[in-house]
Amino acid sequence: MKNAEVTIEGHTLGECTKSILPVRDALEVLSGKWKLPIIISLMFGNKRFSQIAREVPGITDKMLSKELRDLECNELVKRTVFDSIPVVVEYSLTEYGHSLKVVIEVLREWGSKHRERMMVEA
Amino acid sequence: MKNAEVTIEGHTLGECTKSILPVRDALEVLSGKWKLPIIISLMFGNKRFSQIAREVPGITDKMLSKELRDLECNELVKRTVFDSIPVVVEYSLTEYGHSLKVVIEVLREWGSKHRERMMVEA
DNA sequence: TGTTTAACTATCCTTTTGTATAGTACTTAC
DNA sequence: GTAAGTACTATACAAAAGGATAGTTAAACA
Repeated sequence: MKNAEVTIEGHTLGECTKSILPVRDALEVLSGKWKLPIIISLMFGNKRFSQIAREVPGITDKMLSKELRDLECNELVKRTVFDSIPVVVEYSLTEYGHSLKVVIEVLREWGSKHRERMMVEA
Repeated sequence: MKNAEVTIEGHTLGECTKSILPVRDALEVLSGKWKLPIIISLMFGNKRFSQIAREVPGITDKMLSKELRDLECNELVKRTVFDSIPVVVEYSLTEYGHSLKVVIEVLREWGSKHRERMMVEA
């Protein structure tokens, strides 16, 4: 299986195209304005719905609840309901979610430099 | 200026929120389905429009031309017109564009592992 | 003469993403 | 009793992203 050719719709793919595919897979899970910010906020510790809402600037309740559901589906986030009164729901990163740490660190560094660059130009 | 407080709309921000901001800056430039794939294809060498179109699976001409313009605006990509007959247009990564190499490598690695994980589950 | 290549632009349409606003059910604090 | 907090869902809508298809200009190839 080692030298099997990667194909899409019957076409053999070049080096370049092949190297794009895994990045596309990553982008699919992390796509959109909110997923990484939510994950970052959970890297600082387990949180409840409204805590996340406060810490991720600009997010609405609707987006937050939708994105949390997506992240749960992809097993990056775990949802735990405590049946205390009133009900408390806690969100936490799974181990798999924590594996995004490197990705986030690299993006943060690039983003910082990018922001600096923009400031200088303006 | 070292200990200046970071604020948004007059609010002082917590640790967590502050650490989200640079990532958001990065996401803004790289957002969408196509920008990173295009950049990757240019990391393999300078290319012309239709070459990129062939190497990035699934992209339409419209998306490609729009995204190239965006990337040019952000100084990640350079557009060079050779006034030969017929006109040839070449796209290349700027030095700044090459600074995304690390980001892409990390995403590619995470994406590969993610794909494997999905395969096993299914 | 018709087809292909190159580098696009234009139009129309659907889907996704995001915003605004309101409402629910229950509880504690003032 | 009224307000505020908790964890949402519901509705309606606007904007952005993406897709499908076709058209342009001009040369080269068969």
